[in-house]
Amino acid sequence: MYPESNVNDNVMRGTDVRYTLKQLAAELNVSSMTVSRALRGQKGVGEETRTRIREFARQVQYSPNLAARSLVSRRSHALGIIIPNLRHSFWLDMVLGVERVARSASYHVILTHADDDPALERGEIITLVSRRVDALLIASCAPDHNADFLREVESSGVPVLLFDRYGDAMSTPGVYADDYGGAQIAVHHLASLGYTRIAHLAGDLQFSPARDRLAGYRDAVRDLHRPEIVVEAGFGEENGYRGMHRLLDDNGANAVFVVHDPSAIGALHAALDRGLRVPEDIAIVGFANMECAAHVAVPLTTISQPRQELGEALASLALQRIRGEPVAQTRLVLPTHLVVRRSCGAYLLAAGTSVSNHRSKGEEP
Amino acid sequence: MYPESNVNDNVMRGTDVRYTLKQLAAELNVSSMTVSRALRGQKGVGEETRTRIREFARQVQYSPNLAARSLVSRRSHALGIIIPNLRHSFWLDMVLGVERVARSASYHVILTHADDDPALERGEIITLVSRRVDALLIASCAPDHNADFLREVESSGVPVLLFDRYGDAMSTPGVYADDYGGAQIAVHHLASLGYTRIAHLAGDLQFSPARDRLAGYRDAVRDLHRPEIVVEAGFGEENGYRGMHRLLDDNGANAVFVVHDPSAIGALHAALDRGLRVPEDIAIVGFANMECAAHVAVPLTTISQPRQELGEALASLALQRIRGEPVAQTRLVLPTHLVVRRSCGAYLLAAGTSVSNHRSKGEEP
DNA sequence: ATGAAAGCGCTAACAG
DNA sequence: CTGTTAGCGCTTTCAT
Repeated sequence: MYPESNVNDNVMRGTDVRYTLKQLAAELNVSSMTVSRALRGQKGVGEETRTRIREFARQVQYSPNLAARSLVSRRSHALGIIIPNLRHSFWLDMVLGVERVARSASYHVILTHADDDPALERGEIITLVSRRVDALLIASCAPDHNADFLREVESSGVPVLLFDRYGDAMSTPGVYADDYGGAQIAVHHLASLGYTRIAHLAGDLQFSPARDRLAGYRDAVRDLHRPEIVVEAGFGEENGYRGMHRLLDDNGANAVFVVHDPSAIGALHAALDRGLRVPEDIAIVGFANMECAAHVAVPLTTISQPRQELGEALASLALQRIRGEPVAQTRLVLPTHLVVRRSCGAYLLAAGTSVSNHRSKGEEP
Repeated sequence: MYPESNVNDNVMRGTDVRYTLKQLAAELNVSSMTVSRALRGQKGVGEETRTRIREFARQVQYSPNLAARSLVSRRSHALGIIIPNLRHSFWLDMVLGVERVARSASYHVILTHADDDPALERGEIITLVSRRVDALLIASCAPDHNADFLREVESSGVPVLLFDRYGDAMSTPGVYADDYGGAQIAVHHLASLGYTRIAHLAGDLQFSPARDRLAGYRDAVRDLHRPEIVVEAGFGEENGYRGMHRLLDDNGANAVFVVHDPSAIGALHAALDRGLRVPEDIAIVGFANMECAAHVAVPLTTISQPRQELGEALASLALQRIRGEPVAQTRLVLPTHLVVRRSCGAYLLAAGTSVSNHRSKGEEP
């Protein structure tokens, strides 16, 4: 044995292309702890050593193995979020909000969706739990179906946050738009425009937003001493189309508050197909302020939810719970507001208002 | 020391709520290897033992720690995908295709997006590499900006797959829609309808699809001996609106092939705002078959890409490369097709065709 | 069919 | 300021 022989021979890089902390340490003649500390910006490393280490790490493109890191630190520094599907920008805008807050706390967001399938959703929950996300944010596509399961997740130590919709038996903390209040705004707006027979095309009542919007509608028309005219149409363009036909068959409604923009678009087409003019013969107000609502044959007046803010509030709540901070209110409800376009007839009253634009002033940029 | 003392005392469950393999094994009086094998469906475990283990694991809600697993197995069993943004359903439909194939191979998909910001994109690449995804699928929001970086990723051992758009210097394998062919289809369709002066509103030429669509347009009008009329408009509704105005200021075009549906919608509004009738005065064909294209004032004829199939092909390619299988062609190009609605004027020729529907027959369900 | 040993890459906790 | 030790939860490899 030669006195000069390098004791680090055994940590020389093998065939693998990627450096490990240990290998970095060996080549830099420091311990892996020093490298670890230097790279994570922890104190306890000399300025000179730190720059030396960082420089070298950059050169060799060191990339820490997050699996190893979270295995030992018992934190994944990741928020898992499950949305019902990828079809509505509402969810994706919320995700943007979540990401913004997460990023500012150096958290990652793992985005998954259930493709509107409760079984797939369960699978995604399981996956995220296996990935050991530090919190699970979910708008369930079947709020009651996986409720027990979510409770078990919560009681296994992962904070679970609901959003947009809540289950019956669920008292989990969560963040929601003010569906009830939004419905009231819609009805009062129509009433203020002079409509007397204001109907409601309701959504699938298994979802809390549909229930809350219905409740808001009911309370509003009661307060206004107007008749209550409700047709359970369901979500989606087709259901809205059919529901509107049923409504127009039976009742003398001259205005409709529809539970959701896609249904409202279906309703609009049903009215137009019957030769009715919108809003002259029947006014329509939707809910959600979806992008297409502005582009439709008669641009849709609708209720807008603060999507990004919802996401931000959701992430903040999650972060609080992760940190073990006490959360003030467990159910956060954010206000909704009216976006006036043409389908409600407001422009008919606004004398001198140009109606040549395909967009109203009420719309956000 | 009592002879009966349990040597497994030290593996009793602590304050942590979650079982580990070792704890399961202790309570079942088997080794953790047997549990591991039983749970993963590996052979080498008695039928009886296996059911016993599985049953117990289910009862206590055992959830394997994927971080630990991938740390030792050196496979994350995850595909990382980066899309430019969450704003266009095109990307999300592709993701659906990717997920379908991934799922059938028990792979997870980690979905991230760059929010159209090259710097954020770089961050996402780094994160996914740190997560040790088994392959990285990316449609870069700045194909040239991060090209070098991606090459380094590739050479560090992670298969990188491009899609939708390719960089200049990049010869990375990838999957693309036939932009060139789609443009030709659009032009030939307009020509077959009798339009003689067919213009093109081009997109931002830093993106390969914009370049390829322009090339397809050029070759088509040349072959047809028609004049080449090109305005570089750019992507997005605003750019389409402005570009169309510029086009209409100068040239006597009676038909326009627009690089992308949003631009086409802007163009449509520009034409309408000038008091032109679409398609009677000027015909429009878009590209992408976006949802709103069907809902717009004059439903848009457009070129449709096979989104899910693109995603499926992409994932298959990725899986092949992960398995080390030789990939036949490194650049896969999938065909596009025409969706006829009203903006091209085809319905004007089709005698007897009802035009009362807001949707054409050409549209998918 | 089952188990023991070793270690993946990293960091917490404690030395010095 | 730096290093040593131990071990996160799992699977690979080799024994039995």
